[in-house]
Amino acid sequence: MAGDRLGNLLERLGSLLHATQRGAAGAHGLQRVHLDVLGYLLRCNRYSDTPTAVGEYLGLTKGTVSQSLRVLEARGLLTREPDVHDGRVVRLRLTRRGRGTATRERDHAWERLRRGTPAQQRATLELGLERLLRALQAATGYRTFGLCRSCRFLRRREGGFQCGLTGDALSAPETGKICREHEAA
Amino acid sequence: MAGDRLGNLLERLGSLLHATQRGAAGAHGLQRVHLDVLGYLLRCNRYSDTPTAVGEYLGLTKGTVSQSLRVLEARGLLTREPDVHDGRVVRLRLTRRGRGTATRERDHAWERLRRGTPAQQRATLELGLERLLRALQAATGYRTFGLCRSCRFLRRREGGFQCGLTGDALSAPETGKICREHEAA
DNA sequence: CAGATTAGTATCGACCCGATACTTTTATTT
DNA sequence: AAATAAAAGTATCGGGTCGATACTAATCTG
Repeated sequence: MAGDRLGNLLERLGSLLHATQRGAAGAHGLQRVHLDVLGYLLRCNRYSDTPTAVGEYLGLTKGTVSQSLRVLEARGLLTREPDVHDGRVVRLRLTRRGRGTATRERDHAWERLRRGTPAQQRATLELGLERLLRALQAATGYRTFGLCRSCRFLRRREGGFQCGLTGDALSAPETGKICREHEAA
Repeated sequence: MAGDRLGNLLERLGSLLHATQRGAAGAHGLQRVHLDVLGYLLRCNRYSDTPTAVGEYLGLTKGTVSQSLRVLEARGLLTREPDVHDGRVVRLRLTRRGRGTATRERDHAWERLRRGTPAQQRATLELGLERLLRALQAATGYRTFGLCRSCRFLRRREGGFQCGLTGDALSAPETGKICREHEAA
């Protein structure tokens, strides 16, 4: 009885955020998904700034992503450059304008949420949501897209960090970004 | 620093659920929104089974709702009948088939979530989400769409309940449904 | 070196969604 | 009581999403 309360809450919250985001995007003459893409690029590390990663993160197909990227490029919000090492791969980079709108919208969204949750309750809520998210990701087989910092491949080195998968050196701020290759510790 | 963690979690969870629902709907040859509509009609009371209410609940415009309802009616999942007392309003009713698919999908969705959250943690998570939802609804001015049971208009009567707004008698199970006119106590 | 895999684009069709215009019914005002 | 406003829906159009399919090009595997 009423066992689907969690589901209803999430659905309801989803609809509400959905509508709000649609409004915010519309003010820029953009689509909701476009802001999602910009937000992702703002938070992802250098291994994860490709069309495929965007699609996996947002749950879209390659075709859909390709189309949306074309729009964003046409509006001067990001650039597409072929990767140096792998000719198949495209690297996405936010332009100054793109970074600006992404940052601004992120802050607005965050402000809306901050007003909705007292600080002491927020921590527990975040913990619960994180657990739920991990469990769902495990169940569906999707990538976790966690922060580099929490990855089992991360190694500490003198004066910094290192990715155990690629061998690259990593700066401290970079370990706070989203990585496509992330695997929970 | 990392103050937008809650926002990121919700966004991420949203994308994941979004993709999952899209898959579930696709299996029925339907759109994600269509299942949302069926789910709402399964849970709403008799004051809230109209196109306008659906739109407010899901954050869609009248036009979009009207179109989606046409699809659902054409597939025999619901019926549209003019209201007896007010010639402008249309009453939506799930058909047997509609009720069937709605119930089935609701159970599947719930099952997916249940596997993701241990029972003792679920209660706190639900509480936190509920608070967040109410705060956001208050901030955006949207209707709360709470359960009749928690409404300030509800009155207890000998052998049942009564809605203080319409004066109608209410059965016990009916007080567990969503009401468009709901106002928190 | 021949397949198999991977990253991405192109195109098509169904559909969403907002905007606008419209109809019909009910409320409100004068 | 008549005139006006407001509310509930529908119809239609256009831009855009999204999945499916087909395709190209680059890289990996054997």
